[in-house]
Amino acid sequence: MAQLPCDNDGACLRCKAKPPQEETLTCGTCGTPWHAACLSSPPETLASTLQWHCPDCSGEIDPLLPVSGGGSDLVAAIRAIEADESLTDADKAKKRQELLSGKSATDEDDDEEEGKKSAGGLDVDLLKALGENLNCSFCIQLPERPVTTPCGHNFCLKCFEKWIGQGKRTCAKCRSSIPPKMASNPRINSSLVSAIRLARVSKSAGAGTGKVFHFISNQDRPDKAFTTERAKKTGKANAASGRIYVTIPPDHFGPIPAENDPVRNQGVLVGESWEDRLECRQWGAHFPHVAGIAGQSNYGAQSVALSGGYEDDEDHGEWFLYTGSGGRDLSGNKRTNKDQSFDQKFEKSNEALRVSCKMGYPVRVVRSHKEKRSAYAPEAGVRYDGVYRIEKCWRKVGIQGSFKVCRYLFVRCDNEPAPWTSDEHGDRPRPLPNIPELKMATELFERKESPSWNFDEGEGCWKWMKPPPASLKAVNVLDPEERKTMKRAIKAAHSNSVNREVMEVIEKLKNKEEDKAESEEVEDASMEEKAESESEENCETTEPEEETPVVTEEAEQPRKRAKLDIDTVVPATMLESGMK
DNA sequence: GGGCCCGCAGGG
DNA sequence: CCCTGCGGGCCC
Repeated sequence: MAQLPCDNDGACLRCKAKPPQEETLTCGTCGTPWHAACLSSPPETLASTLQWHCPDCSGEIDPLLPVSGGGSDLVAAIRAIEADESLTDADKAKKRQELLSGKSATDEDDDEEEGKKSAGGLDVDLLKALGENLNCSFCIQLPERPVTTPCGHNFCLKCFEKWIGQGKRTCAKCRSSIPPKMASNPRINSSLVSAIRLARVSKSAGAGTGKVFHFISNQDRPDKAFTTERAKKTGKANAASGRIYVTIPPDHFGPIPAENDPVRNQGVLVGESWEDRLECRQWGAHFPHVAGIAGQSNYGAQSVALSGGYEDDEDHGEWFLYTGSGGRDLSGNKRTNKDQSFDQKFEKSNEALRVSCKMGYPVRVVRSHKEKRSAYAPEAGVRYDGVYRIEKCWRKVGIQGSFKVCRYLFVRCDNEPAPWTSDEHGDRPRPLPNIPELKMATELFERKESPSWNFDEGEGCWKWMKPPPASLKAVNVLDPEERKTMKRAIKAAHSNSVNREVMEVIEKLKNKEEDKAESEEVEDASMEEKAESESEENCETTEPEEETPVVTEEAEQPRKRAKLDIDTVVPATMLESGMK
């Protein structure tokens, strides 16, 4: 039988009676009153009633651990490294990387050693060194099935063919002419494929940082959110997302660093804002375009959106109280019900937040206070407000009535100044209200103690010291067979002419590849000095059905083109082009 | 200004 | 496959 607290009027939700004061217990955590007689295990001593925690709050959080990281052994091992005082920070980082790459590089005979070496960080710089020169000018990402023009510029095969399909015969980057032979029969630059892959795999082995994630079919999407013909009404109400510009995986925790921002190479900065949730999604700050919590119940939560739409929320800028999702009746077509009509539970995304609380993961926060614009969200649109940690989570009866909601205390923990701390918004410092959970958090702050964050005295800020778990779905991990193909191609590439940048990479990689040679035909790719002009063209979208034979094809399965009829797409950015 | 309906995307 | 979700424009 479920145990229930008292409602707002003090009546026990189980026996319906209003218990006398001596039979009422107040939870030391959430402050909710309970009827002692209706508890399955009431406290036995008077002393224990003083420090009593209700069934909702005292319930042990399951020892949930990230599923892909290898479980508690791995975490224990990492903790051991962190605790080892004989190691410098750099040593620790190195050891963590070794640990993680050793886990992910499973049984790979002679490749194992190399895998660990490349995890050391050298290769991470290689791709970076190549810079944007490698990127496809259309989709601004590393090319998929790259083709290289005689002038030395690289494009995705798909993007290139679309370009050609529009009758263009000049390089989209430098306007040099494209030979008819290449236009009619573009060939994959397989040595470039290899170089990109190897660089990616090296990056992905770098435990948590520098991972690059490519959204499937991303290059087919337009710059902005778009609607299809099937969407009866116009505007973004029924829009699908536009292209994702950043290369973090969807389950990436914490800030979005520059290396995952191939477009601007600056990362997503605190205070950046976007027109709406769809645009915010394109920059990776918060992926769901309706839901407020991005997270997985067995893994953690990556981000939350504050819109001011929940009565129970309190936004104080540096900290805020957040209400979980659910508990509202959204059945039928009425999707705007703001009244709680049943209890929220720690499941799904609410559970994801609880995992992040327990593990101490950083949570990105975006604000978009539409209804009640506040000092903390003064502008229209959606703003990225940096990284918070969840100091505490609990359940309590919501202010609306007798239904329980999940609540979370978020506390700002990065050291970048938030917009509201500037003079412009001059609303800090302000007296903090006297609520128990905040008191606890501020005390922890003052004592510089936190369950899962460390206070960095040197920099004077809180830092999240635990390494993030490996990504759930990194699509950029190669299987052993692919890897061998790649090695062969690299050998072969040795005798072919490729971009100068690519040559450099291969040169460096070559030093590590001492095993047997095995020649292989490589598609031709020519090189020339590179020109500097910029193209403003976008990646036009038409439906290509080509499946050109390719030497080494990416293992990604093209995701079902979910009900998305590209031919009927009408993004604003495309109206000028020759779309039918 | 609120109700309503539409849509996509993601979790499970 | 089903369900849910701190969007968003339009219609009344």
